[in-house]
Amino acid sequence: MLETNTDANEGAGSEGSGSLATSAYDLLREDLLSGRFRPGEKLRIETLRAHYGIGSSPLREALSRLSVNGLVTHEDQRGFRAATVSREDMQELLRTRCWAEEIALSDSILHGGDDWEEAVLLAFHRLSRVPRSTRNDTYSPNDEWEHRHRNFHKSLLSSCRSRWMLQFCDQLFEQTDRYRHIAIVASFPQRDELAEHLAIKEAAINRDAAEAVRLLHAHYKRTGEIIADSISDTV
Amino acid sequence: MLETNTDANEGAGSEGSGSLATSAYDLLREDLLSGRFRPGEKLRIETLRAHYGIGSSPLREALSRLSVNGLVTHEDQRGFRAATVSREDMQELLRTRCWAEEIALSDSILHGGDDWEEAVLLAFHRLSRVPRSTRNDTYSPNDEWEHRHRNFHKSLLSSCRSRWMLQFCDQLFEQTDRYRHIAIVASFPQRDELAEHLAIKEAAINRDAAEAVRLLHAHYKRTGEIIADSISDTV
DNA sequence: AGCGTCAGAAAAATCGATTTTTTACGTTTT
DNA sequence: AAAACGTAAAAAATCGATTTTTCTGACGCT
Repeated sequence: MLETNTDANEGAGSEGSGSLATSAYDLLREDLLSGRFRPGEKLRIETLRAHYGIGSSPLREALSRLSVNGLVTHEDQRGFRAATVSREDMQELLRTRCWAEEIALSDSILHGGDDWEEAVLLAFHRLSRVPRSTRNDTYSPNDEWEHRHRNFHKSLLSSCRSRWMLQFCDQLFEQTDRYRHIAIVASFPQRDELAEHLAIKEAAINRDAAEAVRLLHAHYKRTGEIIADSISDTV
Repeated sequence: MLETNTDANEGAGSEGSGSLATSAYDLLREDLLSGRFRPGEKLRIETLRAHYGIGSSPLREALSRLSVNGLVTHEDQRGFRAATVSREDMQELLRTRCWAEEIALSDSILHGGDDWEEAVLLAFHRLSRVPRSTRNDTYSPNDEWEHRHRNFHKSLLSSCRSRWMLQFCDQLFEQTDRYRHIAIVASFPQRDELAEHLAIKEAAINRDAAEAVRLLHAHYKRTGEIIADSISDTV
């Protein structure tokens, strides 16, 4: 069969993955994270099949993986849905993130070498070079910023000696990202996020774990509040 | 089609789940946890299909889920394998578990009510009523003990206010369980595990978080050492 | 001997049709 | 009118065949 990706898709990333199941996973993940599905929305196989031009088997595999991640829910014989959102859930997520990243960041600061310092520095620099929004008047998400933002946070934790913990933090980051994209569209952020990131970077590189954790918690709590506020309005 | 589960399977649990994919998931999980697949062993779809009498689609869905869990690895176009083991990995697992359960247990002790206390008490009682091994001379795993053991540990954490963290702890428990079953077959445990569990229970119910965490860490470290020792021998 | 190539076999991945289960809705019964 | 039932349509789940990719080992070349 010809590789006809029927219609308009593939925004930024090069999704030329090894298997259709993985492509489907990437595409769905992207669409879920950026809030293109309504929370709780039914994900009908037939609809998705038509939309992505991918057969039902790879689609179901992708959805199965996503349901373990928590971006999708699944009930036997009742199909898949986009994960729901709630203020409660957001609070729980925030709490968990503070716990998990406190550990990961402390351990990373304690065990990171010069290469780690340099990676953090670099990731911060790159983040500082792109604007949060592609416009000045309205908020219009900048994919490149999103990507570098994630990388910056990852770099901070990257020397933590537990792949399990890193994976967990990544999962929580992803969830928060989803909330951000769903909720924040309306409220154009007035924060000086760059300054916050800068302060965290400095503390990390100075090996001041306590301060770095304090700043990170504050950073997350601020994000959490903004999101929590806009949830009742938007959703 | 008739519900012909072709051949010998279904050890203890009633695997009459909603979908074949879920049944496959349960069966595979069980077999992976109890070490019936060699670490790193190739999981060929055709072989599994013949063995479980379940078609390839639900099997692949199950394997996809398991690969996110970490019980199975997957590489595009190269199929699935049982997760590998290594002493390093075990150390990392142990470290992560201590971190995660310290948080979860502290929070659970802080926020658990009377019902939680009672649940812990009950879970401990039930655990104490079944032997670790079904024999006295050789070590022969007792499914009922395994089940109650897991439940006891779950009950300790159950009042933690983060489903994410609870799920994470459960995942780590599962991984450790896998190691235990793979590695421990040879070394018949001489430990007084019941006493350790008793001490943990007491500290938890007395709301002494610091002591409970200390005991839990010691408990895990002891397990970890035993497993780490037998890994080079067995695997 | 070592290295690359290539055909055939084996395995993974995917598709499209079929089966099973749920849902929606209209009818009958109490 | 509310509950219970039955039926048709819709969706989920599964199967088995087909396609695509990888693996294996023999062969020829340097």
